[in-house]
Amino acid sequence: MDEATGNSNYALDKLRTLLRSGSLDADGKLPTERALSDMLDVSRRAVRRALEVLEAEGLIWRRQGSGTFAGRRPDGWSEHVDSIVAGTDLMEIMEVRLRIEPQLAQLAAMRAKAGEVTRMYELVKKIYESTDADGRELWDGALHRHIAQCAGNQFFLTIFDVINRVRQDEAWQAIRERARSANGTRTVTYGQHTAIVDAIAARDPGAAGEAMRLHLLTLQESLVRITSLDHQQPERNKSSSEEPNPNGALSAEHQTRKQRRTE
Amino acid sequence: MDEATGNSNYALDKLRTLLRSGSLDADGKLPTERALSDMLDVSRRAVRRALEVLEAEGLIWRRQGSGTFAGRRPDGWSEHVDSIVAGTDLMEIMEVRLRIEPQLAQLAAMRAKAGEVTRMYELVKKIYESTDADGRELWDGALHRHIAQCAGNQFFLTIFDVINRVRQDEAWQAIRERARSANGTRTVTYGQHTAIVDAIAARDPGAAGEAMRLHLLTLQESLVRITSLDHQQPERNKSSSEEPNPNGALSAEHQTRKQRRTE
DNA sequence: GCTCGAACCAATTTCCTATTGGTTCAATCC
DNA sequence: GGATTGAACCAATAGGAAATTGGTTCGAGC
Repeated sequence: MDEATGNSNYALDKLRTLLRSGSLDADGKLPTERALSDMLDVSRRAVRRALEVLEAEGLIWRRQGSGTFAGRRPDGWSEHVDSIVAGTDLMEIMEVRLRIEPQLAQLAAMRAKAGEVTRMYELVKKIYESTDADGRELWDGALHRHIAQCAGNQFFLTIFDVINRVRQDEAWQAIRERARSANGTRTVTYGQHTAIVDAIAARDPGAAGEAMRLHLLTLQESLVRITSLDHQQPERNKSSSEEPNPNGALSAEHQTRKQRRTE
Repeated sequence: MDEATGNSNYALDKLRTLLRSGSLDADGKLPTERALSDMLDVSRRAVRRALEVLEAEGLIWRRQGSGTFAGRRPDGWSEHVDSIVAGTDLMEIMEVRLRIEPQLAQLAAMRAKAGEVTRMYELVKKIYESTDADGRELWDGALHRHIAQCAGNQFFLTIFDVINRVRQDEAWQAIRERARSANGTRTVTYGQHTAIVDAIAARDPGAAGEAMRLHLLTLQESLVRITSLDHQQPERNKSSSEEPNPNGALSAEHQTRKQRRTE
């Protein structure tokens, strides 16, 4: 048995180091199976078994006729997300979240199963226990999506995912970075998350929606504070990085859209 | 001047009749410019001018290297809409509309300009004056989208358009057909539309949202009646038009999804 | 029983060529 | 003189043959 899969394991090790080394083209394409078989001096069958493992782990994805690529298989939305992002600003996204996520929380309060509520509490705990801002944002995103999932409407979940994709677009990376580091009081966020899940657990749609709305309002406020020029930072994070647009607040009329990614 | 554009006008006429006749391939591809120039015995420049007019009118669209096509230029969403439709059912879509369009109506009540409100009343009139069910649905769609547009949030409008695309998918064609023919009392719909626009004109977000919600609830109810086997006559709906279900959803738990278009 | 190599299959890319809309420009025609 | 015309040329696309690449099958051999 050990003998049998020996070559595959050898190839697997080699491939793992190859993936970690990052010595790949920008598109993440790695050599062909035949080339790998030649390079590592193992049979193609062994290479394929190793690649199957890596694919199952989600480290690579393959397309017949094209090749094998590192990372996650891209889905069709990516392209459209770009065009959407180009025409929107952060405050528009926050406004949409403020009006949709409370609805999802309401539905979740009506339909979430016991096990799903348990999972929510676990996620809240994960957020609170995270030491780094990056991890907090990760678990926070997981909680919000889980609530959307518990709304029990596949189509609504798809809509949520579209919003989520736009929200997480790299164009906002910089602002989100600052928001994470400047997000002062963890306890406030923790309390709000708990309030949301408590309301869902209590099967109180109105309270769940309102709690979600409050949570997002707080988030929006902190975003406004960050993007405004004359803000007194809660804990003097970095030297004041320049933000050209102080108009972060949501206003009745809309400012001209920034042209982004216009190739 | 008349002499100058004479040939173009001649070509324009010929092309219009060609488009109306429907004697085109299934893909709606027109002959090449050179071929048209030959067929109609006018210069290619004249053909191009005529085509420019038709393109500006939205009757055709052109792509260099490919050809000239009748109808509207397709965008990238179509493909994704199919995959979304495959995983949803009508009631899911109605639930989403019930929770999003009221929000858009609220925003529109806060931000719609005077001219936009005027346009809304015009659209309501168009709906009421339409003699055929097909025209009514067309103008109804225009009104709903216009309200979404008046919400003044580009991103929210994009979300609405996604929902709209899925809603209008041909998969629901049959049901919508029956809904149109069975939609008995026009006056009820007319009153509801007027109520929505009145609330927007009065800058009353709460009332606008509630009016929109009521309107969609009525629509949902008629859909339920149509899709249920043992339905009664449409005339009787006046008596029961009062808030058929205080809860926006149909039921707390979800019916199993139908598998559609799973090739 | 398993692996290995080879051949074959199917999906995709690549390269080339023909087609087609877009543009320019001198000749031509009132 | 001004606009049109026809021709040539440019740029983007479609179509197709050939090469590439992941997916599969099968017999030889240890």
